[in-house]
Amino acid sequence: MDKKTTLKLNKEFKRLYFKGKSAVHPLIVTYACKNRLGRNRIGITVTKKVGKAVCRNRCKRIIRAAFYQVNPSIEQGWDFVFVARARTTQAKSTELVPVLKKQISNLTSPDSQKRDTTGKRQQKSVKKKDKS
RNA sequence: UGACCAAGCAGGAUGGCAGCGGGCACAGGGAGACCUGUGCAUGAGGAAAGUCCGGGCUUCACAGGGCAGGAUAGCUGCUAACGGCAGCCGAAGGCGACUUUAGGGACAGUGCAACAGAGAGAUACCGCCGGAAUUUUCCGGUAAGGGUGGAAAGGCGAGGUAAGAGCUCACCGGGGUGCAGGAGACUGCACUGCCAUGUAAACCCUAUCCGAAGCAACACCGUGACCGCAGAAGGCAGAGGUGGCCCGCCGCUCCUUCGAACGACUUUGUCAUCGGUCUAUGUGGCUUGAACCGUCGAGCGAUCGCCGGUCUAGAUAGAUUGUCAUCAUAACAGAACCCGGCUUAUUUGCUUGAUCACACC
RNA sequence: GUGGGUAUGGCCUAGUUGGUUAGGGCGCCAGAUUGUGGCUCUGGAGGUCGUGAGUUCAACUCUCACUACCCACC
Repeated sequence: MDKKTTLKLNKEFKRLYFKGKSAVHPLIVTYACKNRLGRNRIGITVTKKVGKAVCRNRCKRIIRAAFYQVNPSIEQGWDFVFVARARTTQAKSTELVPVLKKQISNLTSPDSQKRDTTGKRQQKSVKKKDKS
């Protein structure tokens, strides 16, 4: 993996949690948001709820492997954060590929973006700004 | 054949496709830092875990003294060191192979032992015996019997006695002294003779050991911010350092005296240099080490020595995978400065050596 | 990486120089009171004191190991 294509800072993760759109599946939760770099960046979150260190590492590997299969066939210029869930440990990356494809295509299509910008999410983000 | 005891090993394998980490070589691009591609070999564990001990390494402190505080606890050895390991001693358990064991000191001192019980470290409640009185009772002797309790002036038998008592004796147990053996813990024998319980994982005493903090240490490059402008002598007012505290010691600031004086522009500030403090980011630290493998030798063993060979992860959101097939079915589980232990988690298979029981020869 | 703390009925807690009744409040159940309900009063049930060993005559308390949760510092 390229170092430039990963999200590392807590600030960047928070940006996605507050501003980005989300899609939920029993295996994985995806957040997505546009960036202006012209390439895709990903961040992976695995909490201690999932298991011990071995399980958490396995989750990261599976998600990364699935993303590399999906990456060439999708639109560039997006940030993604993937959150592993308890069942991700038992899954195989081939099971994860169709899930990711569906979620990403839903999130990156322009229709959903319009819907979201007019929704509650924007109000929330405004409130956060006021507080800060 | 079955049961049981001890020690040890293995810790998925093979192939196809796609892919990751750092290293080396080559090629291309670039002023350079570096980037891209190809090839080669290589890339997590027995516990990597818990962080319970010990050490290396680094920095701070290193004129000295005292007081606290912590750790360990049979003996001898091994080790860089240890609270670890080996062998032995004692104690406990097992028919046995063998296993377990925080195992110094309670005549240095202090404390505690609820309830029950007459009495808990000092005692006569009932009982027994003797005497006085002879209705009750009183005085003395007595720890054999009763009851209480975890624990009641060693246990048990015999002699002895008014009744009893280590009062005397045999056996067992404990203490002391002497002799013998052993490197020592200790063991054996002889004599003496029963000396007031338990608790030190209560305070404590004795012996030995311990400076503190940690790779986010620390060093370098260097960004930004702030502070400062020569020195000498004395005073010892203030705040520090000596990483627990105190004494003592050592600087710094401050005050007094002496004395000197501003690089540039300007005019009482700004900038630059130099020095100091803190700090973003990056690089090093980072893997050749009390290393691993093998032969031989010393030792009961832990372990040590000689010789030969090998180089065997070094990441920085953290690399060993995904998937397919076959076999096996397999758990616990992922290095982050590095070693030696301990503890805990863990499945299956195998090997070796012993013990007991049964059967057969 | 280093250091520290907590665990007690369903919930919040007290208790520890070791001593045998583990206490209290809220909640729960039953009864009384009321025409009924609440409030109030009376009574009751409910505890492997986080788990496992050890020291002791005796452990919620002392020691060791483990589990879960929480906190602090760099």
